[in-house]
Amino acid sequence: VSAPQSGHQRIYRVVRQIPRGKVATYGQIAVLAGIPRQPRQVGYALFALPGGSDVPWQRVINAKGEVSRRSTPGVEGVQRAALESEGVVFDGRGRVDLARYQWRPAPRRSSRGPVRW
DNA sequence: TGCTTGACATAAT
DNA sequence: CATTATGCCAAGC
Repeated sequence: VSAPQSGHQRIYRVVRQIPRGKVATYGQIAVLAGIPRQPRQVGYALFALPGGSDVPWQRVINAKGEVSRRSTPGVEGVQRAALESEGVVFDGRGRVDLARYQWRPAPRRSSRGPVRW
């Protein structure tokens, strides 16, 4: 129904679905965006994000539950502060408990097939 | 048109 | 558990 626009935009759309107080990993975003083997592409897309976009790129972190390292240092602190502002708690090593804060995508009801639950 | 880089993930050591 | 090496695709020049 929606044409697969630029690879970036479909990633942005997924990131925009991340609720406040939750985080998602690049790999997860990649899968949700329909590109399971391109976690790098996700990060690359977010890097290409314009400043005033309404995409909460700050809620996207790596699989370690840690804020990704960027070319320009200092931004990590901003991202972390933003997440804390949303209720996300970082442990002593600057990592997030993914088991608790990893965003759980809304279950899209399969139109067919026995709904197991 | 073709080459290089890239906010990562995963497996192996 | 930490670090290293490889793989994946797309965008930019």
